[in-house]
Amino acid sequence: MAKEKLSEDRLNKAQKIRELGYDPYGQRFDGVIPLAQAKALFDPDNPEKHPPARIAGRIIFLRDIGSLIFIRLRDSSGELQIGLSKKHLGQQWKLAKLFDLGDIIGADGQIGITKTGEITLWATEITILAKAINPPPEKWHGLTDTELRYRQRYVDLFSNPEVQKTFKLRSELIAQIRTMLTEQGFLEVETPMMQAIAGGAAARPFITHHNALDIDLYLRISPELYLKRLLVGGFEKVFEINRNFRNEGISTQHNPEFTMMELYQAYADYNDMMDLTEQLISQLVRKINPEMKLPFGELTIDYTQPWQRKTYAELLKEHAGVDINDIDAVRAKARQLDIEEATMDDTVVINEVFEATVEDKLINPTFVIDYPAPLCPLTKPKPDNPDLALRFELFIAGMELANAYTELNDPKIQKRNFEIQLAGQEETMAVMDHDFINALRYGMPPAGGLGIGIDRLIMLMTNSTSIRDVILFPLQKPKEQLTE
RNA sequence: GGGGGUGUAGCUCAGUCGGUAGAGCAACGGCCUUUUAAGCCGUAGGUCCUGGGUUCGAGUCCCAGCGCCCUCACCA
Repeated sequence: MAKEKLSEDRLNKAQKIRELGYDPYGQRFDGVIPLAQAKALFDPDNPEKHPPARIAGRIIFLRDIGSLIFIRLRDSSGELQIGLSKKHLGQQWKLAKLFDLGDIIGADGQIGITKTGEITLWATEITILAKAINPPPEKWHGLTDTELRYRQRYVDLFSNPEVQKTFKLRSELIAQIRTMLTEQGFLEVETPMMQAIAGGAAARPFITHHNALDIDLYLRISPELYLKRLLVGGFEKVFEINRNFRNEGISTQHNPEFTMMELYQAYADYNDMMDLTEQLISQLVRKINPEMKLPFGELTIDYTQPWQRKTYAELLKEHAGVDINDIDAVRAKARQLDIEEATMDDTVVINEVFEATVEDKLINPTFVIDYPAPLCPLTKPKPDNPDLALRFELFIAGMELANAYTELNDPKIQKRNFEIQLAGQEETMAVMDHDFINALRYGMPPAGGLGIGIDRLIMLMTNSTSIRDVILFPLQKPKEQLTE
């Protein structure tokens, strides 16, 4: 049936509801209890007891068998059936006959059971709270078209309960992270999302414009340089959970805006960050499955502690079969992998080979430690070997999940690293952040810093293989506006 | 940006060799006091993603474009 006709029928019903003296878009409906809670009021040992309840929810099933109507309601807690009978509803029977799938209604009644054994609220009074003009998706399959699911997430959420479940878990896990960090003495802070200089990472930023000041600003690619300013300021333990924006490709692991948790701890180093990371994520996993194993697509990830800690060079040897110090061998391997190595610096070639051969092999949680220093301009070099940086990345299911270092706090080296970076990468951080250097000149305590990609973490915790399934409204290219 | 897939009724999907566009759910009408993805009987519902082309004839074949998904590239 044509879409317009379906809506027209529902609009007509809304009008009939008005004629009966009801507002199809109702008012405050006080004292509602969640459907799961209402359902639990039924006592199987005492089926003759009929506790009263007031409930509300969206109609997901409706069967009209003459002078009896069965309706299944859904809310965020679950589902419950309502039984409506002509005999008991009296005047309101006419209203009941105007209900459609998708409408949001409220009901008062007693919890009982049907002859077939389903717990049911036998309604004595009903009300319409919102008339749905658009018909909902099919009740059995739900909404499966991925494009529609993302563009109209509101429909996806109410028609596919498992989607709600994923986002509830996301919220709970982030709350747990906040609690754990706060309990350990970390202070949650908020630093600028709009920055005059986009620093702290190498990524292309989004540019926006402030009219009154007539200046371009960047959406931040990282909060790092501001959080470190707070270490200078004397906060010893800070963290921020917020959005970063990167103007780059979109994939199952990349959304242009994504949520990052960054924390900094004075007087600590990257070893402390490793312990903290392992502890944080393990606690989340334990709550989901005490066996410490979680499925992820075709994989099963084993989070049993302790997690592997392997050096960058060790892994390169293991998976690429080359010695990091034998640059000829590395370059030969690169050519074998079709990497255009000729114009690249040694370290870049090494990293290309590393990314091509190692990363997707790291399925169970693995800390990769001691990165080549040139890849890490914000990291303190190893005291006994300045070619290596005190940095780790955590890989799970082949995904880069966390990145951490012993923070560089020598302003002179920091400035030099920025200069090298600026010379090599015009495209990224185009301006020296003199104020950050100035902050370091006042003295920043030695510190460990950690970043965890929250969306990717949620992917692992909820067995979602696309980042779009853990972001409520992932970026979609605009289409022509929907009209009535 | 490259490669692969996909787009048909509100939703989920069929559609053979190029020959009148189909089903289920939802809707509408009728019967029914216990339905559990679909009660029974009946009715109605289409920009086959868009624009060209080939053909007597295109949902189907060809070309171009668009959206989405996967993948590669890019990505501290």
